[in-house]
Amino acid sequence: MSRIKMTPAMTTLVADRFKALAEPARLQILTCLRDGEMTVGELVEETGLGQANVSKHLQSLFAADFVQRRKEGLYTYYALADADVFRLCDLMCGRVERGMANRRKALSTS
Amino acid sequence: MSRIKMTPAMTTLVADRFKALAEPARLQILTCLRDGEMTVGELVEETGLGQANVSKHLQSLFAADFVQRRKEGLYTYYALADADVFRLCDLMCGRVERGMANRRKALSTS
DNA sequence: CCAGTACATTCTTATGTAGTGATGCGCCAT
DNA sequence: ATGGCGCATCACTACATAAGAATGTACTGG
Repeated sequence: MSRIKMTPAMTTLVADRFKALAEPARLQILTCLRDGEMTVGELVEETGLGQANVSKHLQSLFAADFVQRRKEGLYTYYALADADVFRLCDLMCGRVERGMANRRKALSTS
Repeated sequence: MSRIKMTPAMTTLVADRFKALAEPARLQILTCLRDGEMTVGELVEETGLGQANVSKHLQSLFAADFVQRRKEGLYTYYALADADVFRLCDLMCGRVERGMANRRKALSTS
């Protein structure tokens, strides 16, 4: 946003990336992948989501370049593509926590 | 994501914040606000979006704490709440540009 | 070749939401 | 007060998509 022109085409591309992170289920999956690569089945078990559901979410995350995959026999191993997910989620988590702290403060002084 | 526990409640809160950025129209509005505070009417003119539409998007951005507002007579001035929007969008823009560069490279060597 | 397994895809339903026009509400000047 | 203006909200339509069930596809072992 600082040095990059936000052309109309760019806004939709960026919005699509944000959309990939705008779902609790996908954030849950990414959180699991924090500890290393996992198969789809392991993610299904870990998250409690349905298999088809997890698979579709992984396609979204893959299309948005947030995860990479590696096929090995019957299994497909998914892993985080890079460290940007950490940065993005940390920024958002920080905002949420600060927001909650502010609300608590506002309530206590009212 | 590194030091913060991603509880189920947290994932939905974070997802809601990302959702606020997951729309081209809202990114367009935020890009306008980069240069300083603006009234709703100015944003309508600058973005070419409908007035009701801009107003609703501003409510979303305000609910997600990305913008602050200041009423002055008939006008409502909106401004970016903090610099996080820059960081978040820059990260995403960087990813998009790197992705496009990689795709170009992949095509040229194929 | 065949059965079984892991994953992807399709179809359907339900829900959310972007966009638009109409209306409501608060503020200002006359 | 009253008319006009800026903005917010409501009602509505169109479209996207999350979730689950069923099916398809690819690989493996017997």
